[in-house]
Amino acid sequence: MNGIERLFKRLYEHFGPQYWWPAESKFEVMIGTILTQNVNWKNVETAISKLKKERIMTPEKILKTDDYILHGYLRSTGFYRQKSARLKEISRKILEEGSVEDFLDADELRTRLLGIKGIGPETADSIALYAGDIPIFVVDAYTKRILERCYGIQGSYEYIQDIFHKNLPEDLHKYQEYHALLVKLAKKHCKVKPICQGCPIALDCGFTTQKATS
DNA sequence: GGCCAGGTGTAAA
DNA sequence: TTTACACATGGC
Repeated sequence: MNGIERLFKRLYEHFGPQYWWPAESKFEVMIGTILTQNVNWKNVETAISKLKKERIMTPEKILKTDDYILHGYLRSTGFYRQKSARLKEISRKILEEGSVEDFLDADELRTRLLGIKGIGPETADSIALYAGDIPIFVVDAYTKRILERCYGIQGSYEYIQDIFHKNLPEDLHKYQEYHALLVKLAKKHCKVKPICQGCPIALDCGFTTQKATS
C-alpha cells in the first residue's frame, strides 16, 4: 500500500464515509460547485436555500430570473455579479444540450466544461466527479495544503492530480470520498493558522504535533 | 479589525 | 510560464 492509499485508509477509518456531494439534484451539484468558488460553504448554503425556496433551482428558472433579483439571492456567496452570470451561462449550455442529463452524458464533459467562462479545472472536475459520475480526482486548496504539509509536495493542478491518479485504482466512489475526507480533515485540523493542530491522522510527517509559530 | 473561505479570468512581467 | 490583481460577502 502506497502513501496515498494509506492516507485514504486512515481518513476513512477516522471520519467514516462523507457521502458527497451534499445536494438534492445533479443541477444543484453544478450550482454548488460554482457558488463555492473561493468562498466558505456556509455562505453557499444560505444562497442555495434561497434558490430552492424561490423554486428557481432549474436551468430554465435561473435564466428567466432578473439579474438584480439573482444578485440578491447570491449575495452571501461573494462575487455575486460574476456568479450570477456564470450560473446563467452554464444553464444556457445545459439547455442547448437538452437537459441536465443530456449535458452530463454527452462526450468530452470535462473539455466542454472548461470551455465555459467561469469554470476552471477544479469546478470542471467537481462537476465531472459528483454530477457526471466520472472518476477524476478533484484538487482544491485543502488538497494542496495537506500534501505540502504532510509530504512536502507542491506543484500545478495537473501535477497534484496525477499523483492521485497514479497511486489509486480508478474508482468513482473512492475518489468522491477521498476528496470529501481531505476537506473534512483540513477544516478541522489543518487550518492556515495554527497549523495542523491536533491532527488525528498521525501521518508520517513532521508537522502533526508542531505548534503554531506565530 | 484582520484573516480566511471547497477559484477563475485577465494582464503584465 | 509565472505572478499580481480584481471579484465581494460573512463567520470567527
